[in-house]
Parts: sequence; C-alpha cells; structure tokens
Amino acid sequence: MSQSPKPQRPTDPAKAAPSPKPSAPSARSSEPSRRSSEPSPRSSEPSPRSPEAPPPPVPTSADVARLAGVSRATVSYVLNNAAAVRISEPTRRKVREAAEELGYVPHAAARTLRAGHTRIVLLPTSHVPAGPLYSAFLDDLQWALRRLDYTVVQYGSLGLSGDQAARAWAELRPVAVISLGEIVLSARNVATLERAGAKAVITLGPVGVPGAHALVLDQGEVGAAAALHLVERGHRRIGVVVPEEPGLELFSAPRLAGARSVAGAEVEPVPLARTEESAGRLARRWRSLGLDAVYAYNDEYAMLLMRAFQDEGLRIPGDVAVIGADDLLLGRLLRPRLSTVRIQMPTGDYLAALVDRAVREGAEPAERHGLMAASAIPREST
Amino acid sequence: MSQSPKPQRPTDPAKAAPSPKPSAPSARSSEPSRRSSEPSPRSSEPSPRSPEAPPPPVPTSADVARLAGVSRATVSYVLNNAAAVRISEPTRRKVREAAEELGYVPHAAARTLRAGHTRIVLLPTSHVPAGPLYSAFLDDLQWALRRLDYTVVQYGSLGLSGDQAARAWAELRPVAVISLGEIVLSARNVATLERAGAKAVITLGPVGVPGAHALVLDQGEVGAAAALHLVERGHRRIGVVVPEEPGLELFSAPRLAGARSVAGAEVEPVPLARTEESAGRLARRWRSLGLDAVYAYNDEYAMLLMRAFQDEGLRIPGDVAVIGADDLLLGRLLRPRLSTVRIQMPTGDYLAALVDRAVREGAEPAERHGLMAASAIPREST
DNA sequence: TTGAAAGCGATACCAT
DNA sequence: ATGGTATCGCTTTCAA
Repeated sequence: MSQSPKPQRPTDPAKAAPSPKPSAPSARSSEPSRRSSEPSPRSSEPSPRSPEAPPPPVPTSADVARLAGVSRATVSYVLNNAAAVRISEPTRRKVREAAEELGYVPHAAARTLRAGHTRIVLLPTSHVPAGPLYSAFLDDLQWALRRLDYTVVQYGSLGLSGDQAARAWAELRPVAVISLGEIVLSARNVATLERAGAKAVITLGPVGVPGAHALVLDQGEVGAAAALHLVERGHRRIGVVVPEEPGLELFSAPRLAGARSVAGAEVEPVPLARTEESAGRLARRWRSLGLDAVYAYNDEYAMLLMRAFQDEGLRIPGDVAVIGADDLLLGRLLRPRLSTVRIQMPTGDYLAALVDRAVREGAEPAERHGLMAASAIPREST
Repeated sequence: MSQSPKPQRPTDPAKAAPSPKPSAPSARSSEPSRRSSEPSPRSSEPSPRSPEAPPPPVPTSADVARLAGVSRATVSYVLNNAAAVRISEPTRRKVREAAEELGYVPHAAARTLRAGHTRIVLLPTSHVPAGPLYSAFLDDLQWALRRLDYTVVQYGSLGLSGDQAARAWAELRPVAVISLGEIVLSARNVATLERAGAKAVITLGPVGVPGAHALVLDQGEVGAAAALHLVERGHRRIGVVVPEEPGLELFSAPRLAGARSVAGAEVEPVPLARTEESAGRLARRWRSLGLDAVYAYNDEYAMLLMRAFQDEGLRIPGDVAVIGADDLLLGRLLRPRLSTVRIQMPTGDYLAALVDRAVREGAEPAERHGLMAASAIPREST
C-alpha cells in the first residue's frame, strides 16, 4: 500500500514536449474526442462556417499565449490585472489583442477548480411567486450582490425534494445559498451544503432552519396586523382565508395563527381556492357562517372574494369587511378600495451585506427575527 | 524539450503516503490555503462545531476511496453506475456507504473540466416579468429541460450590456442559452457564446437574432387580434396603449404595429404609465381624443384604465370599448368582464426538444415564425 | 519581466 | 473486477 509512486511510464508524456507539441496526442485522450491543440484548423481566416465542419475548439489561455508569443502565466497575469507582478505595457497589449482576436473567454470551471471556491450565490427558485413585491426584492438583491462581485445564479428547483435539491446545489459549490422559502430545508440539507463549502446558508421564510442563518419573516405578524385592524374597526367574528393551493401552508398557517393571537378576535378558518367557482361557493354560504369580517390571505384572494360577495348582494364593508395583504396595485382599483396589510421586506443591500459578512468572517448561524414589519393600510373595504 | 520528465521532487508528495499522510504538505499550495488531505481533523466524531475551527475540507472522491479502501476510479464507476465496468456488489455497497458517511457530493466544476462540456442551459433573467403567463411558461420549460437531464440555470443579468452578459454567460460554458428577450443579443454575442461551446443559442422574442435559433414570437399578432376584434364590433377609432415603463418597447411597438395593420382600424397610440394617476389623467382627456375603443396593451393596464374611465363617468363598452391581453384571472372579476387576447406560447416541451435536437445534432440556426397564436376572447367590455 | 510546472477533482482509458 | 494515471483549463509559486 504505502509504497512510493512507481513511475512505470513517464509521469506525463505530453508535458515532456513543451513547445511544438508532439505531432498529435495520437489516440491518447479518446473520450472528450474534440480538441486538436491548434485552434484554427490551418488557415487564419475566421472560418466561413463550413456546413459540416466539426465545431472549432474553444480557445484556451494557451491559445492566447501562443498567439501573443508569451507563456500562459503571462496571459493569466495580464487578463486578471495581477498586482503582484509587473508586466510591460507592450506585452499587455499583445496579450489583450490576442485574447480579443480569438474571442477568448476564461473557463469558469477551471478557475473554480484551481481557486478552490466560487463566488456563486445560489438562489433556488421553484415557483416564481410572480408578485411585484417579490420581483422588486429579487432585482434589488441581485443588484446588491453583483455590486459585491458575487455571481447570482438562480437554480430552478421545481419539484425537487429537499435532499435532491441540496445535492444538486452543492455540486455547484456555491459560496452561499439564499433560500427564499419555497423549498423547505432540513438541518441535514444545510449540513450538506456547508460540507460542500457553502459559507452561508440563509433562509428567508416563516420558519427558522437549524444550522442556517435564518431570517425569520414572521408571517404571524401579517395575520395579526389584519385581525387587529378588523377588531379595532369593531369586528369580532373574523374569517381567515386559508388557500387551498398547495405550497402556501407555510405562509397561511402562521398568518392564521397570528390572527388567532389577537385579543378580542373570534377567528374562523375559511378554505378557499383561487378560482371564481370556489369564491362563489363560499359567498353563497357566507351568511350561514355568521362572520362579519374576513382577512383574505392576500389581495388576490381578497379581490376574488370581494367580487363574489358583491355578486351575492353582500355589501362591503357594511355586511362584511374585507382586508387583504401585499398592497398590490389592484387593491386600489377595486370599489370599494381594498384595505390591505403592507409587508416590509429586508432590503437587498441588507441581505447582500449579510451574505458578504458570513462569507468573509464566517458569522455564526443565528435566527434573526423582527425583520418583517407588517402594517395595516385602511382603505374603504373595512 | 523532449527530455523525459525529471521528478525533481516526487510527482505527488501527497499520493506517496496514502494512509497516515506526511504531516502536512508544508507550505506548498499556499493560495487555496484550506485543505488538509484528512477530512476530519483527527477524531471520528461528527465534530461538534468548535467555535473557531478552520472549516473542514470538502470531501473529494479520493476521501471516499480511502474510506472505502478502493481506488478513485472504482468510486467513480460506482457512483456513476458505469455500465462498461462490472463492480462487485460488496464493493459497490462499501463505496456508497463511504460516500454517504462523508456526505460526498461531486464537484461540478471538476466534472465539467474533465468532460469538456456541461449540460447547463442558461436562461438569462433581468427583470422578472412577473406575469403569470410567463411564470407558467418558465416552470414548464424548466421542468421539460430537467426531464432531458439538463441543468437549468437562471443567470441574473440585470443591468448588463449585451457584451458583458455574453461574456459572463460564456464563462459557464453552457451547452445552450435561451434568451427570453429581455436582453437583446447581437450577432457578436451569439458568436461569443458559440465559440465558448454553446451548441444552441435560442432567442425567444419579437425579433430574430442573426446566427441564433430564433423563435420569433410575433407580438404583432396580439395587437392585430385585438384591433380586429374591435373592428368587428364596429369600432374604428382605436386607441392603443403604449406603456411608458421602460423595457416594454420590444413588446409594445410590435403590438401597436400589429393593430395598425388591421384594415378598417384608425389607430392612435396612447402613452400610459402603470399608475392610477397616469390613468386618471388619460381618462380625463379621453373625450377630447375622439376614440371609441382602446386596446390597453395587457389586462393590467386595461384594469387600470377601466377603473379610471368608470370614475370619470364613461360607460364601458357603451362610450368606450376596452380590450386587454394575457387573459389574467382578474379580467373575469372586473365588471364589466374584461375582453382580452389570449396568447398561446410554445410549450416548454417543444422548446426543450428544440434545445435537445440542437445540442445533439447541431441543427442549423433558423428563424421560426408563427409559434405564437393570439386569439381574442370576447367578454363584456367590448 | 517571463517561463516552467504543480495541482485543483473527476473520469475513462489501459493495465493488471 | 480493480487500480494507476493522464487529462481537462487555469492560477500562482519558484526559478531564471
């Protein structure tokens, strides 16, 4: 076992011939099959795209070096503006021109492998939650992260289990993962990611995840703000819409609980699907429920429900008060104008800074609460 | 040059001592700095996360091999279910258990480098266009691509120029790029990507891109369908909303042109921002415009405008007919119910199959038209 | 100032 | 049935 390495055949036949390269690597590396050491098949023309020519090999830094008449090391120095080494200006220009001419783009995988780490911040996406609130937040976050020189990669994780997802993400060796809460991570998953080099696993959602930096956005506050508002308006018997669509439980359950926590509120869960039919059915049996107000989960469900109530002859807010959440534009367009709960998300800058700190200083995982402020916006529907 | 390799120092000091490992690789590779060849610092415990311990090295296939008592080759065979090689069942189990125990996850970059290509399909995203139509399409596409074993990566490209973006994408060596039209690619950019190994550059949008597989989704059809519908209903003086929000010109201009192309329609462009104020202003000067119908770009703008009209005392469709586009749920909730144009996008399966064919057979770039069907859905607002 | 070369991790040949 | 090992492209040390 512990015998020293026996160089039965010369350690590296290829490297033995530095400059002109031995005629051809013969049938050596047979698998990747492409690649012929000379970038252009022969001529120097830009190759007018012959119909069935094998795809031209991707230029490497070695190609650039050859064209510029320097070593690969020099190419690397120039292209990365290496500060520790001084390269003459003529050489720099030669290198840059060669790179330009070949259309050279460095190979991220090779760099990653060499460096031992990436600057990838991975954002899992499953369903794009389509809300303008969310969109703006996402744009903001990406922007802030790029300013800090991270590469933002959204990884489509639709329909993956937590385990599958964690493995798939880990393969990319992201330096950080920011889970927006669509996929529920277990402590195991967090461990997988950290073993794969992730310096920060941040979850943004209604529940904390053991081992991760959790920004707990307490959805309960949303429900509480809504219920409190209704109670203050003199309502007591409050229906709370619980969407029937799967995947929303993580949000709806805490919102319901938050509403329940409000003193003076008698809360009744009300299942509702995001369809006209479901809303119609609910409206028709509404009077039998004996409720005088409803918190409709969010503005979309609220709109749906308001319409159904109105078609049923119920007056808003006279017969039933309605409040939504998310402060969508459409709420202001409804008549009566929809009261809502506005949710304050952490800014992209804040989150990006958190990532950066964790990456650089290895901040301890912790749960942060109270980052999400929820406040009722009274309009005409309550 | 052709001197045989001179092993000044043993080719690989690490490999020389498989089991106990030579104290440390001294100050050899100083840059990546981490990595100490032994996965666990010493003990076999899962390490109770000592406060300031250096991060444990990421396990590699070599670690798995060592733990399982086999070679790295064997590990690779087992973990990839290599068909060409038969490995005994006990060995397989040993390897799998070792991998499991270490929480081994293969390093995508290393595999990529070795393989010479990736299975990444890159979807640039800049603004998340937030429409449910778009979301559904995206989900669909990701799903279809994953079924074909591609890795879908959305690359946040907010605020990058075409050149910057193309370079950044090319670094990842994606096997295909599907540009959803938010970023406008030039022929140069396409060339950059193809030189970097992309087998297919597909653009999906109102305009074709030279050199790319272009799925031209002719937005003109949407405008035409809307205008035609209005003309058939007896309207002639038709306003066409042109959103003032930046980034929508690529869609709004062809839609406007499409409306203009309809015989019998007298089209007037109408700028409108996605705010209540803008809609209110427009509604107030509406009567002076002498128009009897409006195609409001999409359902959101239509809703905005309908509300403003109604607040202004204009009757719909009596005084002004309104039609939107995208067939959003909210259209059916408005009163009167909003007529709309439903847009038929190519399915994710179709697009995924197109990618796959291009990747495997190197299909020639071509423009495909007529993939987008648009049909008016009459409801009550026209 | 530049070049030679080691080596990051995984894979698939070619031996055994 | 397994193991040794060259290789992918890039960065960076060390030597010249």
